[in-house]
Amino acid sequence: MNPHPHQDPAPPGGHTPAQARGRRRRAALLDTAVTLLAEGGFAAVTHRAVATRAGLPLAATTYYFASRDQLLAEAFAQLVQTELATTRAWITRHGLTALPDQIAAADRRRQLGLWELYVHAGRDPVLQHIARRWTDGCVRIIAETLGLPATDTRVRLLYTTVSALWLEHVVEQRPLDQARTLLTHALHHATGPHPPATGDTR
Amino acid sequence: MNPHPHQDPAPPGGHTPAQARGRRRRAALLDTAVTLLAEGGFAAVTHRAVATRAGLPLAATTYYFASRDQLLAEAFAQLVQTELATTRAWITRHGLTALPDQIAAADRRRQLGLWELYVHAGRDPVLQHIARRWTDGCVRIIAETLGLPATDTRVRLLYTTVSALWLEHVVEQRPLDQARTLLTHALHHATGPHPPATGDTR
DNA sequence: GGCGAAGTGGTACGGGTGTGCCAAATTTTA
DNA sequence: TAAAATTTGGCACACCCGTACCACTTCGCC
Repeated sequence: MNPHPHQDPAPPGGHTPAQARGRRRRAALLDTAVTLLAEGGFAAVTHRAVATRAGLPLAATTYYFASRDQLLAEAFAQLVQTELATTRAWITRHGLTALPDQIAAADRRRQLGLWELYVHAGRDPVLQHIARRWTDGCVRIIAETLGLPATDTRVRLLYTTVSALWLEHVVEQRPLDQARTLLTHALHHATGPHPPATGDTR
Repeated sequence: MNPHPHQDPAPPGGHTPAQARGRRRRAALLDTAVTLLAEGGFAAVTHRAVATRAGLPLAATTYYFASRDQLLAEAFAQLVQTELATTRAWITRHGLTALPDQIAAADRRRQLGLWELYVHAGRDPVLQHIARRWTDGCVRIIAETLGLPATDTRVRLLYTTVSALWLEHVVEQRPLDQARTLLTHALHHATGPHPPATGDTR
């Protein structure tokens, strides 16, 4: 049932609430953290801001999360998961060529927050692990769409193009026309008549 | 003489020192800012940290730079410029295929700082302008190396691969082997027998 | 020389931060 | 029901931040 085989087993630290209301509150805090991250970058994700926005007392954040870092890490994980799911859904509905439209339609600030945390993961082993999950997830989506193994060079190559164009658009806000063209070319290369990439069978 | 035609004409705000020592100090502050950025991300670039590290009084930072944002922006510009120059030098010496080696040899934290600011540029129009310069610079290097116009689809496509692999390596620290393979393939596509930029294969 | 501008550096203010503390309220268990 | 565990929320501490202020020194120039 669950399409996500490797979930966080149980993030340590902080209190894992045993009561229903507590679980709801914890989730609300996490959602709020993601929202704030999107709105103002991860500098905006402070205990106070999250608690206030969620309509909860300040101490709630320190109660459910061992530290700000942990809050951020879990928010990142959630963001990765939801974005992956959204993208997968869009692509299975509209195909890979429609990805620019998805990018255009998506909440830019949210993407920005995702990439912010992604880069930040380069300094934090915990976040790094989640960042890898993001990359792997994207690759897997492409692989499944193309019906190729995730290790196929063509898949990996296509992913780099998608990824770079995505980031570039989110950051630099250039017109999407060129991105569309490039993606089409890249797709053609990946699905085209070439059999050259032939896989690392591993 | 100057190989960089579009320099910052004169960053407004802050004092542009008229005396030699002042200019040296300003430059030292900027260098220190870049160093701190590399060491601890841009949250570590504070007035106090920069001043202390540079061996200057706190007020020096506010004297030479109108605000922290301006300091950060100029540090970003400098980082972009030096990294671009380094990369260009490396590639003209060793060729595009050696790029993974350059990436491996480069100061990872410095790259991390660059990408951090790059993503941050998505929220700040001033930085966004510099971010575009970074992308354009990379594309131009590739175009010159390949002897193609910077608008060529193959160039742009190759850039996306390079860029994504670069970021991925810096953030996720995966082994470089696969990146090397991918880059080789991408290069082959770009320089290969195809004339695909306009007319599609055969 | 002297004098105005440029540069210097010590200090202070107001504000926001993460987090620890602890008594009260609430829920679960016995 | 009573007792125990969990959850709550108000508060305060210590710290660091950006920046303004201002007496002081040094420099460029007439």
